[in-house]
Parts: sequence; C-alpha cells; structure tokens
Amino acid sequence: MTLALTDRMTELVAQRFRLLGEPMRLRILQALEDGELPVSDIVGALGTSQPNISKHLQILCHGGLITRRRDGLNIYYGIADPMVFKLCRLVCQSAEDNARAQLEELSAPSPGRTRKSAAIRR
Amino acid sequence: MTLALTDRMTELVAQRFRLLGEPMRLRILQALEDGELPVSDIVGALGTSQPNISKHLQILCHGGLITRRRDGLNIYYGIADPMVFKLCRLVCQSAEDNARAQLEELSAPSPGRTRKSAAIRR
DNA sequence: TGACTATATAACCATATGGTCATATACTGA
DNA sequence: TCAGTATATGACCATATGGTTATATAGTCA
Repeated sequence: MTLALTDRMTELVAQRFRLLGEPMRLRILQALEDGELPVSDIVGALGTSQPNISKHLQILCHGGLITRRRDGLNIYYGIADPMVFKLCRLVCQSAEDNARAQLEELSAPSPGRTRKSAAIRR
Repeated sequence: MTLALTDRMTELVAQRFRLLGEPMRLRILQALEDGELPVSDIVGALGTSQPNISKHLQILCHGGLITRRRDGLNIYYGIADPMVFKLCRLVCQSAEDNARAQLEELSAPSPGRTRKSAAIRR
C-alpha cells in the first residue's frame, strides 16, 4: 500500500525525522537506552555543555521522544518509546548497506555493471 | 540488544535521518513510490521550481536514497530501497500515537494521572 | 530565610539549509 | 552546426539550527 500522506502528516513525519537527524540527540537517546538518567549524568556521559544538553533534551521532550520526571533537585529523562531504537537499527542497517555498495562501486573491476546501475553522477 | 553506535556510525545515521527530515524530500519520495519518474514529472507533481527539485534530487541521490538513470534528454529517478517507506510508516504511526496521547493529556478530566506522568513542563 | 545545587533559559554568534533567479550543461533532431 | 528541450549548477538571500556564555529559576537543607 502506498503512503499517501497528507501535507500535514508529511510535515509531522519530517519533523520527527529531523529530531533524529542530529548526532548529539542520537547520543542522548543512546545514553538513555538502559534507563532514565538525570541531566547531570547525561552531560557527564556526552562531554558537552550542560546548556547544550538541556536544549536538546527540551527538543526531544517536546517532540515526544523522551519523558521527563522531577525527583527533588534532579530531573530524570527517559525514552518515551523504544521504537526509536528500531528506527535507528533499520537506518543503521541501510546506511551500512549503502556504504558497502559504494565500496563495491569504487573497487568494481570495470564498467560491467551488475544491475540497474545506479551510477551516472557525472 | 543496545545500539552502541560508534561516533562515525552515529554521524551516518543522523545524516540519513536528516535526508528524511525535509517535507519536500518526503514528497519527492512519495511521488516516486509507484515507479521512477523524469524530473519534469516530479516538478509537475509537486509544484515547486525545477531548480529546487533538482537540488533535492541531488541530495537524495548522494544520500543513496534514490537512483538515477538517463534516457535521452530525460533523467529518471527512482526509489533505491523501498525500506524508506517502511521507516515512514513507522514514524507516521508513532507520530499519530503521539498526537493522540497529547490530545488525551489535554482532555484528561483531572490531574489524577494514569502512570508515570510524563508531564511537568512548567 | 539564605546558601547551595541542578536545570532551564536568554542573548548571541557562526554555519547550514531551503528557496529563488539566472545561466550553464547535456542531449536531440533538423 | 544550430535551435530547442531537459536538467544541473552558481550566486545569492532569509531563516533555522547548534553551540557558547551568562544568568535565571526551582528545589533542598541548615
């Protein structure tokens, strides 16, 4: 079945992909994979400034990818839906496949292409 | 199993997500879902300028998401790996869930939260 | 209340990104 | 070769984004 997204839905989906299109945010998500953490721990784990982490946490939180819970002075963030990791794995896989394909393309002995030949690219 | 991506891999994955984080590019991919098309058709279908489409096509092509094939004056672009639509469906689903959850949050009769309560947000 | 800690936010800067218009390039056919 | 068509690219602009530093806010505890 085709996607056939409405304009609004296309915007939403793009927005969600954009959340994941930032290395620092992916690192934050990975840091939270084993369970929720207070901001200070995330900062410690990722080696960037606390304001920067806070900013990304807010973006992820508003985007609905992480949860937020206060406990005394600390604020704990956690993964809202482990599905994100499924997404990451899929993309990871396809990125690997792509890299492999490019390697083959480069080391191919001759222009005797295998199939469909996705290469013109001037 | 945890993700445990290397820095390089994290960059690659983020880069790939960023490709999908643009409404116009998502629309292009959707336009190609039923089969490859020449640039002019894509332009016709999406109602933006030809240079703009060409730019996005190049980005998608370099990112390995679409294929490119010349036939005479026309250049046909096509989906490189239908997996992208699987990704979109997953994200779409989760975006819907999220929207629904936010609605419930808003229309919840009282602060008698159900579970874990992901809402502080000042 | 006041000192202290954890986190958020404001102001700012440099760079990236998406769009536009004008023009170049690549191919076709007379 | 030349006119014509399809696509790509360069130059440019406005805005978005990620980062930094300084400071505000919220909660704890003496």
